[in-house]
Amino acid sequence: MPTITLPDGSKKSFDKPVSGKDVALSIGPGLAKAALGVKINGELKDLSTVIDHDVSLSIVTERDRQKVLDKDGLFLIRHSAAHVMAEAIQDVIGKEVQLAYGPPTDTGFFYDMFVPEGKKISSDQFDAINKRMAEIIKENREFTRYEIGGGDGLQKLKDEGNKYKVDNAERAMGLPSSVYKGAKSAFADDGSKKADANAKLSFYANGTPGKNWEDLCRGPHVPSTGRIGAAIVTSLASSYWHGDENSDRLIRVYGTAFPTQAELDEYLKQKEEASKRDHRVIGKHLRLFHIDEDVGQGLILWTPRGSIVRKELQNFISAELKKQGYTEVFTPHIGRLELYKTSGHFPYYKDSQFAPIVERQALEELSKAGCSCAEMMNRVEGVSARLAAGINERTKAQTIAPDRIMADDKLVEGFMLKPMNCPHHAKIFGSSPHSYRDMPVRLAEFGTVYRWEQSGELNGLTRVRGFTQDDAHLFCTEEQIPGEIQGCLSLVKTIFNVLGMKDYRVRVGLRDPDSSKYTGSAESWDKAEAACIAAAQSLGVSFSKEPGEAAFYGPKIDFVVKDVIGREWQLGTVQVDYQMGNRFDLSYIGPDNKAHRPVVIHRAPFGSMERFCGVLIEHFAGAFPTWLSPEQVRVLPISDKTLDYGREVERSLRERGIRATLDESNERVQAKIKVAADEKIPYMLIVGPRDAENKAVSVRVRGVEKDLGAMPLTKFVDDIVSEIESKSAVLGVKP
RNA sequence: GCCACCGUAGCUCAGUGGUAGAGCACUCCCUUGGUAAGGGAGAGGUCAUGGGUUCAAGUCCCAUUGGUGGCUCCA
Repeated sequence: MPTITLPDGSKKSFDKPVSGKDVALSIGPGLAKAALGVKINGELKDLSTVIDHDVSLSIVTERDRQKVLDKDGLFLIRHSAAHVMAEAIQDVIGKEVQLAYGPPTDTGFFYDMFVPEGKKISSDQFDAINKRMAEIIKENREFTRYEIGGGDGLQKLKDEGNKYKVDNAERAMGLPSSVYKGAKSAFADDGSKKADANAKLSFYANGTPGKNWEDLCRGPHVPSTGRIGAAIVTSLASSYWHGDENSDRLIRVYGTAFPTQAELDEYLKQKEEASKRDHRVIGKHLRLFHIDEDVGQGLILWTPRGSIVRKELQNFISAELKKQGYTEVFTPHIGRLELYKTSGHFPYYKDSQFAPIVERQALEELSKAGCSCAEMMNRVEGVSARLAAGINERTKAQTIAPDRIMADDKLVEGFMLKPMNCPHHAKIFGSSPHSYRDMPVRLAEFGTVYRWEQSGELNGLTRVRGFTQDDAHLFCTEEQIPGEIQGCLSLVKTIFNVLGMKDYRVRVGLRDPDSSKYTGSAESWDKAEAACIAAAQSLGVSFSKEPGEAAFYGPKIDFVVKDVIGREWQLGTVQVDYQMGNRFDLSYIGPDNKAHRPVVIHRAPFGSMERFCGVLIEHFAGAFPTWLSPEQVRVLPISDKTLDYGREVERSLRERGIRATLDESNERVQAKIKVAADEKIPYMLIVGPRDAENKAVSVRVRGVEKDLGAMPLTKFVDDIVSEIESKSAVLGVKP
């Protein structure tokens, strides 16, 4: 006889097994009506689940008491909507479409499916699919669960001929897949599952089994299709079965669902808002940057306007760094391959670097010597003499004639575009002796680095192949680590605050205790990790510890910032490095008059100027605060008759360092206002004969429908100068 | 890198095998107008690039290149 413990601690006893629905009813009819499912001992289940023993239970509804959408409720709705979408697609496209895998996601759900030759899913069919989904939801059919055990379930799926479902079932039963031979698995093999060829498989019908559409599914689902509320298909993408590119190509159909149409509409509106903020669109519209295919993918050309934003931001960060005792350095964009062999970047990370730059003469000599491409590759990379000699590692067969084997010292020398600034900075540190009294040495550089990102990953300013890091390396003693990490975090705090990015969090990447891939002593690690955690705590924002996320050379802190519409962006990191001192044989003289290894902290808290500017463009939707605006003031004469006064105003502003321009176009002031508003200029100064007479300006502030009235030009100038100096994030002129 | 879709004027986009289009921007003319687009005229194109099919290609096919959305990756 089950006794059920509810979330508030109260208990209810029943004299016979009860369903979740019964429990909800026993609490209240309203709750029973709102119930979508239950959570039994923390596990999400169907509302119809029968309970015959003592459990703790909570009823899952669409919303919590504060009317906020409930995470579990949404999960049930979206998981169920995936089934409805799958049925709709099979109705619209055809039963030949084979379903593979359809889970809910953070923003909706998707269903991966195999579309056979001759059939096609395209966005043209979205209307038809949405219509069919709406019908199924309206029919309010019950989600009916049934189970088949003893291997019959698996046989049923085999008979139906959908290998993806057979694979899912075999995995659910803990059996090795008889159909999937790939190396990688998208499904977690938790290892705890015992293989059981007779295990029960569960199926869900969108209605009556045997009569309506059904699918192998672990569940759980909402009680009936009507409880989904509103669901649509949103987009198409492709994916691979088990994420394995050697495996079948599947079509991933994305959709989303909400309890009500109003919430779905709101979601769509938000998405539209987000796409309006797209930095690539705004960047083009406001002429901030340009990417040119002749220059190359992922390489940013900063136009004059965008350069101002970037430069202002850089000046701001730079000024804060000086306050913290950083010293600025400049280093070249390339370095010898030897350097990167020392640092370990080459050839270990060669897949994400631009190919080496080899002298023309050296190439010619190799070419004349009849060196094959493969040999050149080996020599450039300085691989072992054995490999250079062309011995196939597996077969031990000689692939290059012995007389063409070159000794290691003849390997080709070359240069590389720097993928990181640290090797250069390490060399600067190493170029002069250091006493513990000089430590820490903080070398900062807005250093441009180049990485070979995969072409499919490139995206506007946020994922590029050449970018400028707000980089610095802090060479310090072990004792100095906590203080230096604190300093990095306080810098981040200052800058985020000024930009109005109050909502951010940090992730502390710790080592995985089981692994031996890390360098440095356990004792050092403990200290450094403690320092990272303490620093994160003192920051006063939410942080998470992520074991196993550390770099092999030390723990790290990542910054994730939320913009005004709630999207998260990963920016920069702070990483403790015990390895670099060894690689570059760096040292300082301690109080004991002996040489010690410095620890290095890599820090690029904003990641790159490119990405950070991209995030800021979206954060501000192009409407930058005055201090960052490419154009701070536009002067709009009413007509040509006040052009001269307009010029005078423009000059007065420029003399005080304000970025001002004059609209000399032969247009009515209405048109000039429209254009300036489109370009998100913070201030418009409308000047006509009345203003000219009084040496005044009529001020119009971005985002405000009416002007603030006329004020003396000198007052406006003083006000805006102080606004710019204080970097105030809020626009407005004091009355 | 892989898959799907896409590339037409500076920008946003129409154009389903038969003479290359619109709006905005640009140039010139008229207009001198006090708060979110006054009026007119003009100029602007190797329809991403290269092949192919066809009497005929912006349109169909192939390759290349770039973009978008995903997948995979991100020291």
